[in-house]
Amino acid sequence: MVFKLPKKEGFAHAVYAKLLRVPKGKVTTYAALAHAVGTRAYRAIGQVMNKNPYAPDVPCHRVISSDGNLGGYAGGEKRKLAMLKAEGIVFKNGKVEEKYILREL
DNA sequence: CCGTTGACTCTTT
DNA sequence: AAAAGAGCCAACG
Repeated sequence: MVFKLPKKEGFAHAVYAKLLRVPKGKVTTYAALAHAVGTRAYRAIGQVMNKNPYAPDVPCHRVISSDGNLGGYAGGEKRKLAMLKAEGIVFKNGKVEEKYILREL
């Protein structure tokens, strides 16, 4: 058992669930997550991630912007970059290669 | 309930 | 190519 997600958070829960579906070594975008939960609240996704009550349990560092840019990170973008590299992600000019980005979940 | 904010994205200049 | 504007949705005060 890795991590049990409380099933009452609604929107947030949906986002976290999708994010947990992202395999290691890959990343996703806020847009993909939003689309996966059936909403266009790209920004709301970011807010939930920032508040992220499930901090280390939810790999929020695997979420980047649509342009392949890191986007943001509550602990610092440098930190996020390091974690992604540790996951096996290869960066090109400070951006994630398209092949690592899951545009759809 | 209304207004502001935000780890976004797309379109237009 | 880079910058600015508009649009979108949920959480908070």
